[in-house]
Amino acid sequence: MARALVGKVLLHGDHVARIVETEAYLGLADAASHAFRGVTPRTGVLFGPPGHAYVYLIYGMYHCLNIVAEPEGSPGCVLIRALEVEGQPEASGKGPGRLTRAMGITLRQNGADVTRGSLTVHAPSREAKFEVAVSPRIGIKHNVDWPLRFFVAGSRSVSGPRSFNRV
DNA sequence: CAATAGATCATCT
DNA sequence: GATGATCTATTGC
Repeated sequence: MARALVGKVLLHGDHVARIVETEAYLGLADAASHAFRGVTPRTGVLFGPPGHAYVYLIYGMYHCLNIVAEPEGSPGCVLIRALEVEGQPEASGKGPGRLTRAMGITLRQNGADVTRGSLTVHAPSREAKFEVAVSPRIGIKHNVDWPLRFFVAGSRSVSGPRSFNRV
């Protein structure tokens, strides 16, 4: 799922951007996942049906956007790490905290259905040609070596290290 | 480029 | 009461 979401288009209100960087979180099997410790009021949507947004506040000032990726009862999800506005690499959301700010995403979109409503994911109108690269995830303290971060190879809108292995 | 500190709050123990 | 899937600014190579 994380691999497939790279290159898709995210829509929220008037904002449109291409997803250029994602990370996978494996739920109960992944100590880095919020769902690792089981169901809580916050992680409830992770255990719900796929295709819904999981938004949370981190460090008291940034929101992070995830898409639930696995069937109901299975809490796998994909963190959206970076977006690129077409033709405006520098106006893009580079990093999970900045992209939610740029798109106007807050706790209000938590649990939103991403196949309908104001926050949606679409296939790109024009199939862009690009290669997807893989690397370990960023900013976590568990399973640091798992290659679950996916991004558009060579994109300047990607956060963090751009060195990679192709996939 | 690397290391560090500070901002700030919903959520969990 | 502690913590964190972040970002920015600043300092020191």
